[in-house]
Order: sequence, then structure tokens, then C-alpha cells
Amino acid sequence: MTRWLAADEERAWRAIRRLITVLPSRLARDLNQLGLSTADYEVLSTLSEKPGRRWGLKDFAEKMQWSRSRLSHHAARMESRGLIEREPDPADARGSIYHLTDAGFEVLAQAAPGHLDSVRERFIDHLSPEELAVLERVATRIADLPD
Amino acid sequence: MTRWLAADEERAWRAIRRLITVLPSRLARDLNQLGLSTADYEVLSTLSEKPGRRWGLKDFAEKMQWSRSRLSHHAARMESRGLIEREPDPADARGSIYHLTDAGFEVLAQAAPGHLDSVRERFIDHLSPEELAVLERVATRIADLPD
DNA sequence: CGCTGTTCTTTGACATGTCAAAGAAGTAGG
DNA sequence: CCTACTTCTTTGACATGTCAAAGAACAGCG
Repeated sequence: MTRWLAADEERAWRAIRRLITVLPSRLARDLNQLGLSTADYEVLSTLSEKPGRRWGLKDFAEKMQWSRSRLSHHAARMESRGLIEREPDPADARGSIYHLTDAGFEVLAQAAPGHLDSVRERFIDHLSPEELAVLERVATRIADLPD
Repeated sequence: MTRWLAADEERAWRAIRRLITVLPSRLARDLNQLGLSTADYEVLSTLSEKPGRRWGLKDFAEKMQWSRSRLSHHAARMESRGLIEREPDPADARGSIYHLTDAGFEVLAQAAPGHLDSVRERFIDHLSPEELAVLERVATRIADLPD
């Protein structure tokens, strides 16, 4: 017997679905004006956080929770734009090592403050500290559920 | 001067981004096993909620918050699968009117209980009533911000 | 060593979305 | 009524993601 959603659950679920659609699309729009897609930004910032700013595809993809194929495709596009570069891995000839170019780092440095403002304006600044804490707790709990 | 995120804000934001990626992808995976994409399901269920189960593209797209182009493309694909049908609008020769086929309704009826379980198992059932209320309030507030 | 099976990255085919342009059909002002 | 603008849907070109297959290189074991 299926348990349908109660009225309050239904309302909440609709609101959350809307959030999950609308917020990322707004942030994406803001980023696009700076010449980057959300995916581009994630790649650049993930790469920039790695000491040495270089990373093999497998671990890189794992860190980003992307499929290797997706990262390979996307990295190829970003490489052709001069944002990142690829070298053979001296330790394992199957592997490539990606690293930020100066241009890529520059682009990230240009975009980061604007993106941060965007996250604040469109999200964080509208939450009380308590709400923020609840969100973190809930989001972590849900995301950590078994796949 | 850019205000960087405080440590707690940073943690919360990362958790929420993870939720926003992971939850929809899990729900999508579950739905796929029933033979539908998330988009398919949304189209079918939105259409089924409309009295008479028929809708012109413009209002339909607006209701779903999809671009008309997206809906047109997607509806064409679903039409070729026999899930929905299109008729000329007698009142406005530019318009089409979409409606569920019996097959489409059947597919939805088959998939709905499973999807509902999925939403519960992967999300709703892991929240306290208080948390659910906070989420609804916050999600609504954020989504209602100006674009 | 030499096989055999595994791991890693890339590739190609395909599904889905976006954006801009095209076409057909409404509507309003003179 | 005409003309000019607007609205509506579809279409085509392109960007992005998925999945499965291909190729190259590794690793373990006889």
C-alpha cells in the first residue's frame, strides 16, 4: 500500500523541487555573464584547491563526483580554450595529469568574487544562522544516505 | 571588497550543493528503472493534474517553468513514444493542444507509487516535521526572490 | 618472462537542453 | 481592410552529458 504524501509534505516537497531547479539556474546565469559555465567554474576551482594545482583524471573525477567520461570530454573542451593543460603522467603511461594554465587561473580569479557575491545574494544572505545550521545538517544526512 | 564565506557558511554551502546534485540524480535513477526520465514524469504528472488532462503548449510550459522550445522538443519525443498526443487548437490555429493518451496515463499510474516511495526513502522520511517546516519556509523564500 | 584479466583515458553515438531564426496566425491603428 | 507589430510553435545548429566500446598500459601469477 503506497503512502501518499501528507499535505505539508507535499507542499514542502514542491518548494524544495523548485529551489533545486531555480537556484542553480540563477547561479549559472550569473556565472555565464562572466564567461564561464557552472561546470567550468567547478573544474577550475577544484583544480585550484589541489596543492600544485595538478591532478590525474581519475582522482580528479572522483573528487568532483563526475564520471571520468564527463570530465574527459569537458576537460578537452576547456583545454581547447586554453584554461587547463594536460601532460602525460610519468608514473603511469595510461594517465594524464591536468593542471591550470596561467590564463585559467586568471579567469578563475576574475570570476570568483562575482560568483561569491552571487551565492550570497541569491542564497546565503537570506538565511538565519539557525536555518543555515539546519540546512547543513539535513543536507549532509540526506546526501550521505546509501546510493 | 568581497566578503568571503565564513567557515560555517562554507560548510553549509558545500553540503547543499552536494544535496542539489545527488538527490535529483538518485531519484532519476530510480525513475529510469521504471522506464521514464524525470522530465517524462514531470510532463505526465503535470498533464494529469490538469482538468481534462489537456493543455496548450504556452500555458503548459509556463506551469512547468520550462522554455517553450524545451517542451516542444520533449513533447515531440514523447509523442513518438505514444505517451501524449497533440491536436490543433480550434480557438487559435497557431496553437497545439497536448493531452495524455491512455497509454501515457497507464505508464504514469504504474510509475507514480514507485516514485513516491523513492521520494520518501531518499528524502522525506529522513526529516523531522520541524526540519521539513524549516525547509519549506527557506526554499519558498529563496525561490521567490527576484530573478 | 608471458598470459590474462584489470584499470585508465578517450572516443563515438546518442539523448537532452539552449538559443536564435523561421513561419504561420492573431491583433490594433489608420 | 491593410499594414505592421506581436505572439505562438516548431525547427536547426550547437553545447553538454550518458553509456558502451576501444586501446593502451598495468599487475599478478604460472
